[in-house]
Amino acid sequence: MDTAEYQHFAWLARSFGRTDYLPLTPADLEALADAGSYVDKYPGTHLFKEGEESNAAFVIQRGEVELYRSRSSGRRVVGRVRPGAVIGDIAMFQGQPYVSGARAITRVRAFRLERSRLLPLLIEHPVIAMRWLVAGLSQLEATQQRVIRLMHRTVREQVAEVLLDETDDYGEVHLSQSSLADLLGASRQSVNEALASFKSSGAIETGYRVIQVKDPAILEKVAGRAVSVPT
Amino acid sequence: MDTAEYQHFAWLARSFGRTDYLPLTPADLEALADAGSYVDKYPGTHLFKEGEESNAAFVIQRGEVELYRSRSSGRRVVGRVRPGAVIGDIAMFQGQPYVSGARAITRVRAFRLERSRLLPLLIEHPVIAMRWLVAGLSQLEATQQRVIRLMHRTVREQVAEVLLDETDDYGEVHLSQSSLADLLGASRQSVNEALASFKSSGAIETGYRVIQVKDPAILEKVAGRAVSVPT
DNA sequence: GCAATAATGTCGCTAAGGGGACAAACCGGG
DNA sequence: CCCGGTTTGTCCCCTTAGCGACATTATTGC
Repeated sequence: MDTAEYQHFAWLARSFGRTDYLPLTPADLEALADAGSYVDKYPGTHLFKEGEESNAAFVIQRGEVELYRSRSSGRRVVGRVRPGAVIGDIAMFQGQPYVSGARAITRVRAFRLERSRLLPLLIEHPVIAMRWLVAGLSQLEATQQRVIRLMHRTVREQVAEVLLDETDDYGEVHLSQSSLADLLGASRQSVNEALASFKSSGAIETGYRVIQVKDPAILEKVAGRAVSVPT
Repeated sequence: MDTAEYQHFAWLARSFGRTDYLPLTPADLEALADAGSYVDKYPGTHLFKEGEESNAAFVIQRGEVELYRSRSSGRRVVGRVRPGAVIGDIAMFQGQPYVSGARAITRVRAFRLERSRLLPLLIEHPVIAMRWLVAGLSQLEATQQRVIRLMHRTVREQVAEVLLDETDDYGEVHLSQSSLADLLGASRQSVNEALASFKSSGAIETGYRVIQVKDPAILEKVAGRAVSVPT
């Protein structure tokens, strides 16, 4: 049960942290300026901790933030977000505790939207509120699709899928194989086996805590994603 | 891939159709009265069809509605809703086509909220809009938790879980074993095996398209749900 | 540098479960 | 009341993947 629950939070955190989740425009932020203020965080300090009462959402302006979740076996990173990301908002709207913690990696500047001041302001700006909520809705729905896409597939397929999703701008995935396994709910050994097969087919290179994606096309094929085949 | 996609829709439809999803109070409806009107449907007629542009949400007032989804192998029922349920709203908010169709089983009276007239009205009633959207958010989140609770568990556990969730007021689950299997993404054979084991332990009785839950406690134990044990 | 720790790479065993095949029971329409 | 389609109940085979065990490398703290 703990594993499944952890995975849930992991997925939520990962998806909520995606930079493509941008419910707010600069104009919106200006309108909401009264609801919060900028905060600066030094590396290692928390924007919020998991389980804490969710009384604020954050829009990352600069720096990198790590989303983590504690477990019996210590802290586990479940995602990293960059400037532009909005975090903590869905928990805030639901009035639920934060599902994951957020910790600054580099120096971080973020705009902190206070729940108590934000909600009244959103009442005055219903359009923003609705766009925000609908964005959250779509985000959750997309996450759900992702989860269901991973269900009932071989570990090999799942690994290919996740590798494609987690690749950064430099074609690298910065996750240990056991983190990868945790994320999928698979065993480390099976993940390793899948990676070995990808490595031998030249799709990736493996290193210590790093995987370099050399040929995404191969992974896409394995993951069963629509490949545009020239006919 | 078709299977996974179908499963996704099935889960969405099931959760959205739940009667405990009641974002609107009678007072809200009164306020939104201008956005729609009552419609009466004869058995067999559609409130909306799947894939159709979602330009209205419905609040069921009387009668019973069946949510279904077509597939290569014909139509498949994914849920039934009773008076009080709100259907079609989340697709409407997202501006996506309906994920499932809704067909009247008995004579149905429903309040049809027109998207084009509803949205402006919601802008005037931001409190209602926000409650509605947050309800949708929570609903989706609950569905997601449910799906993730089912991941990486034995078919036996999954079946127990689903049986508990789908039991109606009379302690019966009106689903064929293959529907159950589809819902879980398991094979019909494995589901049947699980049911057989429950039957032999006296937890359930099986019939034609019907399963009677005799002893929920046994199922809860198998599903790994917290059982209140007297100490 | 040099442990101590963490991460990767492999092997073999075993259980869970998908899928084919087929019999038996059930139901609804003519 | 009977027939065709659907649903349930069982077998068996074979692949997938979890798990334990262990060797090998990489990293980090001292």
